Amino acid sequence: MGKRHISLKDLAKELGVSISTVSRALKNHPDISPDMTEKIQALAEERNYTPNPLAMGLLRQQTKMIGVIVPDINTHFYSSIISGIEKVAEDHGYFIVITSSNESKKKEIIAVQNLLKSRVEGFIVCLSQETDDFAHFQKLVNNEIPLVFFDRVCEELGVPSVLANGQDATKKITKHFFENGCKRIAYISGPEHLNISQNRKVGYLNGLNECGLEYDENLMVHCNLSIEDAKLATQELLQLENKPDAIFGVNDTIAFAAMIEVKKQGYKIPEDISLAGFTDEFHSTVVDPPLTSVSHPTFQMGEEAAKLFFESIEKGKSNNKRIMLPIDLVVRESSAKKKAKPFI
Amino acid sequence: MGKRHISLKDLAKELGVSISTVSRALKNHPDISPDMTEKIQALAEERNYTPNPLAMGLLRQQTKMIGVIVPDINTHFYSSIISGIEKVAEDHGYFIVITSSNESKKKEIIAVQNLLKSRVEGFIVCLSQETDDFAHFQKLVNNEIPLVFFDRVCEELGVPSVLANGQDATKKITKHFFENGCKRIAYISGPEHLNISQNRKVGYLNGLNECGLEYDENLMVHCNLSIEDAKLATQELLQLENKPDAIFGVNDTIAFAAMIEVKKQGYKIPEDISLAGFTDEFHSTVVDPPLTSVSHPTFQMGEEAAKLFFESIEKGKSNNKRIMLPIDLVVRESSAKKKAKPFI
DNA sequence: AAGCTTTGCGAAAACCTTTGCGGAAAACCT
DNA sequence: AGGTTTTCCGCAAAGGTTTTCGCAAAGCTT
Repeated sequence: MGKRHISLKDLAKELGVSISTVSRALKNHPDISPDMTEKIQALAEERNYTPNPLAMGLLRQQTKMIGVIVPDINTHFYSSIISGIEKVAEDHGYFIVITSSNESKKKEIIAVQNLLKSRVEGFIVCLSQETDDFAHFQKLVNNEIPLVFFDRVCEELGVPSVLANGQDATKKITKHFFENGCKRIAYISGPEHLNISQNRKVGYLNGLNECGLEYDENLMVHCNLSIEDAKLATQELLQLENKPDAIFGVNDTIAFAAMIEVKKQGYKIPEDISLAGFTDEFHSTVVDPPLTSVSHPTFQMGEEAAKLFFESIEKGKSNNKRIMLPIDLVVRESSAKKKAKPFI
Repeated sequence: MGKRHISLKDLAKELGVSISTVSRALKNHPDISPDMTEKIQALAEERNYTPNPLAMGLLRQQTKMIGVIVPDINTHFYSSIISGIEKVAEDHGYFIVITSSNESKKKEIIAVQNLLKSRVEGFIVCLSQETDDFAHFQKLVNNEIPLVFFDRVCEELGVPSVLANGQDATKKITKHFFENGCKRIAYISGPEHLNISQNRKVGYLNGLNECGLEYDENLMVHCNLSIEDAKLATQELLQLENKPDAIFGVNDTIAFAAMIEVKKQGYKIPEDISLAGFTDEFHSTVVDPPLTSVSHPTFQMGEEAAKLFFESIEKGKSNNKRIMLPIDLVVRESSAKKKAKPFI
């Protein structure tokens, strides 16, 4: 078992020519005679030569690697986005190195360091829910290392980013609930400092406003994005004196957790409480009742993020383009029309 | 904006010493005086020096990359396994490069080629459902390139592999159904040539046998692993003259598809038809009714696969160790006890 | 035929690191 | 003092590729 891959040198030795000749012949360089070129290419083909990417990388000072940091890798939301990134990256001959922050700021910082050590050429990141300062990303910006955010972004950094129009989505959900007879619409939100929480809150408030409903602070609860915490948040809502007649959750984990909890406490969906969430197609239809939800264009988000990445890697100077993707509200049974209730 | 990373040469120039001195000082080589060592290390620290992995790779002829090929990246099953692989890989200082075959044999072959071009040091693979010959993997074996299979394996190749005990699981499910009053137990299987289909079929037959039930070939249907095909397979079962009173599906997609279809046709679960599948924890509990299922130790499968990989990369000579992980049957409402029916 | 351009190829540097070897100076020995 | 060992560091090669430069031979011109 000798060496696994052959090099230009091997080919050169076998043909009794120099390495540079072989290199040029393989690129159809005009300096090399047609005869020689053909001979060399034939042998390269036969020996199954492929250039050594490490040597190329060393020469060009590029690793063709993109560091991708996500809060969690095991959910459809992120894995689908990763697929989108991966597709575009592959088209550009790049790899992605995926690291999960597990929603931990500390791990996120370490991830950045490690990926930097590995000489990734840049980053595509979705912030962890804990991340409330951005020194580790500021450093990247200062060193002009390409950085793109998606979904959860940091506006101040002036970095290109792609997000879904959560504000519009929450407004739509709120109005949809109202149009189906709900008056007390509750919202389970994520950590307050996250941009997605803030945007969606705005949409929620706008929606209430347009429906002529008053904002009741009891109806908006925050939770971290774990299933346990989401259940607690739901319980909190269900223990209110003046209970909600509709609940929507800021992501799929929360939506499902709320559904479990609501059913567990014996409320009927949607008769007693309407439900909606931000989820993916498949699982929305498989739960009972099928869940009204806004579906993120996840794959497309990944694609756009990767495209932004390559823009900023090519143009050198980073822009701070923001791409806002529309979100669709898909109405299913969990938010069907309520019968009018007698006014109290 | 100069260069982003500094090299030994930069440090050497700044201190007026040779590159080799710097290199050795950073490794506390005894040839270098304590004074010099300290001076160099201090500067390296200050300048934030980290060795260039490409140069190291070139020198050692290793890329520290593992090619991972999965049929699909967007399901919990695979993403969880990938997490497991990733963890072990990271502990060894390796990256994983993930490629999805999308259940296509053609794409799988291309993936192998591309990863090979990228000089991955070896492969961790779950076969696509279409893969019925193994020339592209045989080539790897011939060249002694480390290869590990998980879940869907090819026995003939004599390659280390890790799988879940699907045979035991299907037997348990079958017996569980029987003990809960089911007599006509149907099984929606995957493509026949896959090892997991074969193993699970054996378990199914053994289970029937131990329960004293006859095997009715109408009750075992095959489908490819898409949701559409799974629905068709379910319809097929439901159109039988002598209908099944229990169905289990070979993976989570099929199980959920069956559930949708059964409910759509108006059958009650579990009163009319009991249901079970191979699924993950979370989604089993969120559907209605909660689905009895066998849960794969996915994360652990990934870990074990990666461990096998490193064994075969270190030992040089590849073993053909097979690791069989136990699977747990978790009983939920979808297979609750049936009332005894009058004997026909 | 002498001087010119063109053609076709090789040498060497560059990218960065490790490491065996050699070599100069210092320290030791008798 | 002369010889030997030790201490400390530099040279150079290796790993694979691209690319600038240079050089020889062949073709051309007049």
